[in-house]
Amino acid sequence: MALSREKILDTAFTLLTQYGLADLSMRRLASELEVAPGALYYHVKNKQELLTHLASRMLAPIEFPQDASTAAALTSAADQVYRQLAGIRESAEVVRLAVALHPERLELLSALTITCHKAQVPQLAAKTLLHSMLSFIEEEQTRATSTGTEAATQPPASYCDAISAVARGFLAA
Amino acid sequence: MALSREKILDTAFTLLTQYGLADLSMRRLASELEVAPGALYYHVKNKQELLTHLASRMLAPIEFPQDASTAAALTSAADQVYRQLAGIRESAEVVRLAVALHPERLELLSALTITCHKAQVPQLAAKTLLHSMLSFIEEEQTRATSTGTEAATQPPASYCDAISAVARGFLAA
DNA sequence: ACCTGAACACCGTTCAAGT
DNA sequence: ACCTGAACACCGTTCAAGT
Repeated sequence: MALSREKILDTAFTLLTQYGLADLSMRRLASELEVAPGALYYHVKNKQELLTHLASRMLAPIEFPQDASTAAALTSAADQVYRQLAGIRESAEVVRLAVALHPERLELLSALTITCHKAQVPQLAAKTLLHSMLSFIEEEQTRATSTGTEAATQPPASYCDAISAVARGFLAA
Repeated sequence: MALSREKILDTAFTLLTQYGLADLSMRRLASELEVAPGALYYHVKNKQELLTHLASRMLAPIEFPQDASTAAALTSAADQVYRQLAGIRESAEVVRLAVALHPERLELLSALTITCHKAQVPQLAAKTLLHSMLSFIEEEQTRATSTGTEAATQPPASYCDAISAVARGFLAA
């Protein structure tokens, strides 16, 4: 079976979840795929782009409710982001990298920005909200690993409270 | 003049501001100081700790008003964080690393947490607020570099608006 | 106590050459 | 078109040995 971007991303994802971001190197990825390191660069521009693709993948299943009220849409998005990312190791870091590097390539962020725009809320609220979700998720993950427990698969009440607090702040502005 | 942790941090800071985080390697730092790479490890545990110290340094000048109202204290903190970090390349990343690694060693965060506690605001509000500031500052810096201009030394109105929106969200909870 | 030399086990990326 | 081999220019960290 020949190499492909999809196959590379599959393996990258496995490597991330099983060994963590520090072990997700181009060389390690290549050896896992049993190809020479240089082969990867025929399918991916560089490591940063690979991580951006990975972030898009992690957020891809999220469905953004286009018809709901602004508050409801944001709540739903926050809920889905949590469910999608909480179980994936270092997911927050990976998404943060993608936001910093290629925000326009993240569908979720585009949808969030449109919603903010429609609701007359400052557009940067979208990024601020996403960043708030990411820091909370990261926090919950480190808490979970330090206590030896698993991160809650459902968003904890404190997460929902925090995010809706941030959203409320913008909506009231 | 002998090597010392302070001297290492001075040079690390210069390297960061002049060449960026990617060029701030232990080896580069050592060569800049004209010592062998291994010498650094007599003064600093490892690179992560060095970066944590650097973050503490960047936030050290910030004075947290202990007697002011909660809203005023947060506004003042947000203002000072912006002024302190906006001019320093990749400062947000460095601080973020420190928050994730050793939050208890950051005086600012401790002060913020105490204020939140006193005001009956959820304690994680402190981190959420700091993260919001960081993402905004990072955003302003990338905007500045992409347009070829300098990042505003004073916090823009949109920054103050965004942070106070987040704070308001928590205070109203 | 403080530092060097040298090693260990890695990186990301490029590119001529092969199939 | 797709991949290998080999190189280039690096990393962080450790540790016996020297002063």
